[in-house]
Parts: sequence; C-alpha cells; structure tokens
Amino acid sequence: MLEKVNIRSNVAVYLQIENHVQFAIASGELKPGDQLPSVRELSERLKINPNTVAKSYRGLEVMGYLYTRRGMGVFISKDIQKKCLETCTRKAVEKLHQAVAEARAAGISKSKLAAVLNASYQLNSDPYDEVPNSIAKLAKGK
Amino acid sequence: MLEKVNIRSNVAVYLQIENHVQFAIASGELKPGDQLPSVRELSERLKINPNTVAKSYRGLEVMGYLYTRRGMGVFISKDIQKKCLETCTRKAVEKLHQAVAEARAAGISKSKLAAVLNASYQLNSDPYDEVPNSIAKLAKGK
Amino acid sequence: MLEKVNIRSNVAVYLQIENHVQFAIASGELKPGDQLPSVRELSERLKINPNTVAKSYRGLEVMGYLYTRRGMGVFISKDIQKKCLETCTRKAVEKLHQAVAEARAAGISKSKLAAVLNASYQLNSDPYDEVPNSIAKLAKGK
Amino acid sequence: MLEKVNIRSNVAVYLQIENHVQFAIASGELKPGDQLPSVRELSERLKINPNTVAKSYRGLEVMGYLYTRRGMGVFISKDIQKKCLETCTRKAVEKLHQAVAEARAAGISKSKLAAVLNASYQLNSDPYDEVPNSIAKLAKGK
DNA sequence: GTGGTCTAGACCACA
DNA sequence: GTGGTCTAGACCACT
Repeated sequence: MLEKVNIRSNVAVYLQIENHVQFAIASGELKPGDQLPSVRELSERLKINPNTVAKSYRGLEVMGYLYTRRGMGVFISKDIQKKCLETCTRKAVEKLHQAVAEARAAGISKSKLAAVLNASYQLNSDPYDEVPNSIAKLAKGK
Repeated sequence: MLEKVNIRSNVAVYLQIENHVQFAIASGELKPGDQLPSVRELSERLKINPNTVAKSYRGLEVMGYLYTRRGMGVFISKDIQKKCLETCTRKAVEKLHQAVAEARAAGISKSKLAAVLNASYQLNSDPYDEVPNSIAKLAKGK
Repeated sequence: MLEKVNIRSNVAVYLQIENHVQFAIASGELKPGDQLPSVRELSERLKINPNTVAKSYRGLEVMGYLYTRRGMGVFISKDIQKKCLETCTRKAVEKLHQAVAEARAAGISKSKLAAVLNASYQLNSDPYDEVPNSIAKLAKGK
Repeated sequence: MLEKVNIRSNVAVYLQIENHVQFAIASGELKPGDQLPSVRELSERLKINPNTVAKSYRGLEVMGYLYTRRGMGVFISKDIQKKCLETCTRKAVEKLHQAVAEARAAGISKSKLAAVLNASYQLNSDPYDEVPNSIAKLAKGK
C-alpha cells in the first residue's frame, strides 16, 4: 500500500494517510481483517514521525474503519466497506458538483468539462498528485 | 455583494471573501472601477474581525484584482476580467481533476461521474451552495 | 472549571479532561457558546503539555461537544447538552450496574449497597478522587 | 470455567482472566486444591497467546490465589477464599463509589440511582455481561 | 493572541 | 514486537 506521502502538500500528512486508507477500503484493496503496517514500520517507510502515523490510525479508528489491539497491531474493521464506499462517493460527488458549478460560473462549456472528466479518468493518476499538463492545457482553450 | 460568510467552514474566512470577489469579477457582477465596501463596513456586516477583511483586500490587491486609493476606498482594477476568468477556470479544472481522481480511486465508474456532471451542470446552482438533494442522491446508487 | 489533574492516575490525562468537560456540559456548568480556556492557558494551569490539552479538545470536537475556530478559540456546541447528559447517564448507569452485579456476586447485601450509594452521593466528592475512608470502611463489614 | 474472552474489550485480556478466576474463587465455584487448565490448554481454548495466560497465572500466584507445582500444574491455594471475597468486595465498593460520583457530577438524581441499584440487584446477572435492556432503559428517563 | 501540525524521543502496557 | 501516552519545542495559518 501507501508508498509515498507529499510532505509539502497543503493537505496534512496524517490526512493523506487517512484518505489513502479510506480509498483502499472503498476500492476493495484493503479487506476486513487485513492487518495494516505497524506504526513504526509505516513511519519508517514514509520517513515521517511515528506520532503522525499513530494520529492517522487513531482518526480512522474513531471513524470505525479499523480497530487496534494493543501489542497486536491495527486491523481493518468488518462490514465497513459499503459505508466507506458511500462516504468516499459522497465526498467525491460533492467535490465534483462544486467544481462543475465553479466551472459553469467561469463559462466553461459542458462538452469541455466532459472532455476533462474523460481525460482525468483515463489517466488513472493518484489523487493529490500534481494536475498533469494534459489536463491543465484543457483549461486554456475556452 | 457578499452578505454572509460561513464562520464554521473549514475554508478560512479571508479566502471565502477572496473567492467571492474573484467570482463576482469573472462573472461580470463586479465591473472595473466599481467600489468595494470599506474594510470596516464589510467587517461589521459580516460580523468578523476587520483584520480578516483587510487581509482579503490585501491579497486581492497583490493579485492585481483591485487597488486602493487612500481616503477614497478600494476599487476593482481595469482589464482584469479576462485574467480573472482564466484563473477561475484553471482552479475549477484542477478541482474537477482531483475530484475525478478521487472518485476513480474509490472505484466509482466513469458513467456515474458523467451523470453527476450532467446533473450538476443543468442545475446551474451557485458554487459554495449546499449540494442539492438531486445530486446527493446520485451518491447512493452505484 | 478544571483546576487539577491526577498525573499518576491510571486514567490518561487527556481522558480526564475529556470526562471533566463532558460532566460540566451534562450538568449545565458549561453552556452552549461558552468559550473554553485556550490550549496554552489550560496547559499552563494544569502544568501539562499543550499537546495533551489539544488532544482532549480534538477528541471532544470529534464527539461533537465543541467546535474550534482557528485563531479564535474553542467553544461549546449548541444543542448537545441533552445528548451529553444521556451519554454520561448511560455510562454511569452501566458502571453502576456492573458494580452492583460484582458486589452481589461477592455477597454484599442490598441494604449495604444502598448505604454505600447514600454515603457516596452525600459526599459530593469529585469522581476520580480517592475513595474516602468513610466509604472504604463500608467494604469491611459484610 | 472461563470459556470466552473479549478480545476487543478495552480491558486487557490478562486482567479479564485474573478477574474471572478471582470471582470464581470468591463465589466458591473454584475451591482450594482445584486444578486450573494448563497454560497451553487455556490459551488454545481462548485462542490467545500463551504468554498472556502465563501472565495471568503469574499475577494470581503473586497475589497468593494459586500455586504451581512443576510438572503437575497450577492449583487453587487453600484458605484464600475469605481474602478473595474481601478483595472483590472492596473493588466493587470502589467501583460503586466512583459510578455514583460520576453520576452526581452529571447531575443525575439520587432517587434515579437508587432505582438502578434496585433493578440491577434483583436481576442477579453476571458481572461483565452485557448491560440488560431493562437497566439501559433507566438511562433514558430522567 | 488563537489552534493545527509535525518532530524527536522518552516511558509504559500489552501479547 | 505491538500501540498509547506524554513531553519539549518548533513552525505554520488564521483572527
């Protein structure tokens, strides 16, 4: 799973981890009962402080996506994929809706938006990555 | 113009003001030479700290969207509508791209996204408004 | 409010703070809109690290009992006294129930338990304080 | 004896075992000279780490509740029922005291607590069992 | 001034 | 080995 983290993003590192885990659960990459990397291991892999990883895990536990067993590790909860998928979908839809409303206000045509959507979807890029040039260019032409 | 500000939003108040002004310029609601409310007036109307309004105006001035004349007030700059429109467009496209990438990571289908885009575009709702029920419902079904 | 914290308790300091605030809300001592002491102020007063106080506030925010406004401070949420009272009551009732079941298993008579309850209630002592001798003695006689 | 252990509880597994044995002694279910299951057997039955069972037995031995005879097994000590009963009683009274103090802090009336106590006592339910609905309901009304 | 994030490192409890 | 808590102190963003 998670191999890198954007230390200079405006999104907090611990939130990047939380988001990544949620997406992984929603997409089925992480399944109920799966054990997550230990706090120390993940912190070493991502080269961040263990406290930061612990903060992420703690947040995800409060949300019910995982549970921790002292001395054992942290594990994905059962019966939460559907809930997680719904949550991720809702968030993405809201974001999409707002982006569309903004684009509309800026006078972008519907067909242009559809083109951006197509291009973005095909790219299969990581969220939170830089916006690729191919997409950015679409913003130029009106 | 701006009549309310979401004090509980996770978006900083000063950014809400900046965004609102930019959108008003891009859409033509605010025209070159128009005078904006004074810092004190706006802060009283929105019930926020004057420093916050001042910070917004300062930011907008740095971006070239407005200029201040001491003792006179702050005014919308000339010949910046196009630039503003481009900026808003770029932002919207970036947002759209990220929303799509997130949705993809969560395993949402492309056809579903297209449906949301269509629905959002037709609605012609204000950005930053509540997500309408008709859109929110799309998050339920697969 | 909160003036001391038991640093050597088996209950984590940040949980002591969370509990105290919840009790204060349930009892009406803290009212909706009230501002809590700042992270720094409370940490100085209790002689603990600011991070610990922040952790408490964060937890209470997740539970919906308060909200934070960056640069402004933290405030008690509206319309949560009832919920908080119910939660505190439920917790206390569960604890009481378990204590009674244990006491029963140990062969303590009902009248004796009633006596303990009376004595504890009259004392008006802080929860998490040491069990006073007057109560402890009641454990001796069968 | 002990057939299940709550792996998700916030109470440490080894303490659950210790508590269970102490209660069994206090209630007379386990009598002096009785042999306890071996560390390996119990750990397999409860599906937990043998170290955890060993830790419980060690703790109970330190407290004088049982003794081990190498190659023979672990046995309940003689003449400790009374002491065990006293200990359990003291713990229950302390728990009761704290529950009452918490309830008081939350503004719960004394009469209500008395009602809960009565109901709990009559029920004669096992400690550590789920809180029965009949009790839980009492938390609703004022 | 406010809270939010992160680091470095310590100590503890648990399995 | 695991996670949980706490400290000391830094830097940032917001009001």
